[in-house]
Amino acid sequence: MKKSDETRRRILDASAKMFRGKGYDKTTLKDIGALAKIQAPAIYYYFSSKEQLLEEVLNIGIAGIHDSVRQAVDGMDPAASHRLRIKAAIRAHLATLLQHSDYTAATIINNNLAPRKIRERHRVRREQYAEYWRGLLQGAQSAGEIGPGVDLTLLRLFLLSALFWTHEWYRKDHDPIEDMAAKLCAMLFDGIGGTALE
Amino acid sequence: MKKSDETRRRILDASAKMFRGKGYDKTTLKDIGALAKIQAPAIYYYFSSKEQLLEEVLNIGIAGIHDSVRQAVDGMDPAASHRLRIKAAIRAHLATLLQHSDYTAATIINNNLAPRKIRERHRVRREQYAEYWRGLLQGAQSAGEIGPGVDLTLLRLFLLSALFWTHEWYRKDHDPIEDMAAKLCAMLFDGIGGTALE
DNA sequence: TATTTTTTCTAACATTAGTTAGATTTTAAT
DNA sequence: ATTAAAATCTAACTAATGTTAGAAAAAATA
Repeated sequence: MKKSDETRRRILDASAKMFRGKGYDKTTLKDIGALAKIQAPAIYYYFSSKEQLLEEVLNIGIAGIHDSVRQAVDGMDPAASHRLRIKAAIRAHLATLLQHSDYTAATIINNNLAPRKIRERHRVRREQYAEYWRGLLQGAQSAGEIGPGVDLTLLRLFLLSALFWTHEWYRKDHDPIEDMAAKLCAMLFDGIGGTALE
Repeated sequence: MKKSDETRRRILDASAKMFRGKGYDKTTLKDIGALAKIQAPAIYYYFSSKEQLLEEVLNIGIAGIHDSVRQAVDGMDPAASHRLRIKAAIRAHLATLLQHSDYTAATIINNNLAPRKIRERHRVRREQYAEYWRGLLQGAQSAGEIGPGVDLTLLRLFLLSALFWTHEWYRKDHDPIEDMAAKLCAMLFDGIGGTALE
């Protein structure tokens, strides 16, 4: 009697993929139906509207990346340096966004353009994710691994911007995620400045 | 006989503002008309389609930020360090994006979702802007102000990502542009690392 | 002022997409 | 196998939007 919660999942997957590819507005329920091998009106057996579909995709997307980052950090040697923790977080963020999750990518693309109500509710979850990063950075600064003069808020905003925007330019033929994370982390902590005076 | 090229401009301004606020798809010609104090069908006296409107807005947007950045850098003391040049470029980029141009902001929001043909043509101009930054960074590295081991491509991608994405989170009550540019530049060149071992 | 050109408007069309209604098929239970 | 419930389909509705046609108004010219 539950066999077809799987259909529900297929519809969500199709929605995520379409929302990611064409955006919410350009995606039609017919598109989603086609991808999910179902007729458009059948979607209403599982969801009450197109908007609800968007909301669920957005929520799954942000939850996915949040979980994945948290899990990566939690799984580390408790003695690991904060720098290593942050690197692990960067890696997990990029891996989820670029390799594993249409949901997360859809979240980024459509957040701006989602109906106001949905965006309001979604913002909470985004802030929870941001808050998690705030904790990471705060910890590193308290431990002296990030300079005391660094504006953590600005750092976090810029860092997350850089991470989120990768989906715009990343192609499979770029560096492996692992290398990108390492390089970004190095640039960030050590700076790009050469030997010249400043 | 040309008095109403001003109307054309008004329509473009309205389009940029709407595209920025609601995105291309959700924006209706009626919306644009209302903002431009004109009836929707009158738009067709100046533009042949909604898509053409988008294309012009996108092009003006990217041209605007490109010009503004180039001008800021060109206007500097020729003896200025590369680091200062880059800081000036960052400042100009942020100022245009966050303060002066609905066009540029519209460009960022809608680039993803624009019809394929428009996006193709628009990509060229985006790449020209990216190319300009490549030159800036290259110059700095050649002069030794950016370390020889730094991956300039990755640096540029991350940096521009951080800069473009600001429009997502920047609010008027944040730091002044000038301060943001200075802090970002400092973090970038000097790194955020504290005194702890690495 | 008369006339022509430019600009803008009203009315209407055609298409499309989200959604609903109700019939039909498939699946599960007795 | 029969029946009840769950799942999916076809047909149709409604509202909205980009666009066109053609009339009216405004501006420019003679």
